[in-house]
Amino acid sequence: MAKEQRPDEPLRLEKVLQALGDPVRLAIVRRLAREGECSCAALDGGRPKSSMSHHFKVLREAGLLRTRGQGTTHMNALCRAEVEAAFPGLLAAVTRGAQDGEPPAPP
Amino acid sequence: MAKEQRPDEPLRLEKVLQALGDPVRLAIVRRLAREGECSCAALDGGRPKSSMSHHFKVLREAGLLRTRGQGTTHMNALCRAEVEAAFPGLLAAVTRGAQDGEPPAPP
DNA sequence: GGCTTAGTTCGACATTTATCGAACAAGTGC
DNA sequence: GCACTTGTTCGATAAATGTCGAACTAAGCC
Repeated sequence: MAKEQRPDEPLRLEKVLQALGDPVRLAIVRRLAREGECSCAALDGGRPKSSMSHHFKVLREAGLLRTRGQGTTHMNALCRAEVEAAFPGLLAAVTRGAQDGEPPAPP
Repeated sequence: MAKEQRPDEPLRLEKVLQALGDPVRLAIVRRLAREGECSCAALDGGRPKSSMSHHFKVLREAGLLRTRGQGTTHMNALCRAEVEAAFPGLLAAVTRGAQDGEPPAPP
């Protein structure tokens, strides 16, 4: 799989957009944009942990998200400053009107 | 395959981002943002026509692009107004600093 | 009509991606 | 140590996606 996004290497727009182009991940990003920091468990919409972990990994590799261990739980937050510096206005355009809290549950 | 984007139905952000999350398509969009209208042939980076046609289709289905028959050639243009109305600032954020004219040629 | 050009559609193939259960690792508290 | 909680990693499977050649369509021109 793709390598983890290092804090010093530049964000790739193509990676960022591809990461955002999934309904589950888009919901995660929009939720984080509203609420700031969330645990992983708070963001799964009833989905199995392994699926969520995969999506978090993609978001981390794209440089959109940072995960910080806090005891047994892991707190996730958007890399707002980094993304804004690399692609000004992108986060705002993507998270505008993010009212939906939960990712849509598929059949 | 997904249905063609009708002019009256709303753009889906997820579709738009997924369409943009491909290097070839992103290059097309950035090029069109700079140059306005282009024929399909002017946008292929030496790639076969069938591949390009596929990417144009994805962009059309996402509602990003409109193709207009002009004699034997087809002219493509961004749906600037529609995209801007649906997701203000998105096109600007994605096409900022679009100096590269050609999509990157893979090995 | 026949020829050429510009794209599309179809079909096949390879790669990528999403999903999920099971096993594992790290931290907390008893 | 043991149990418990929270995520990650691994492996398998199914679905989506990108690539490309061949056949096809539409428009213009001789």
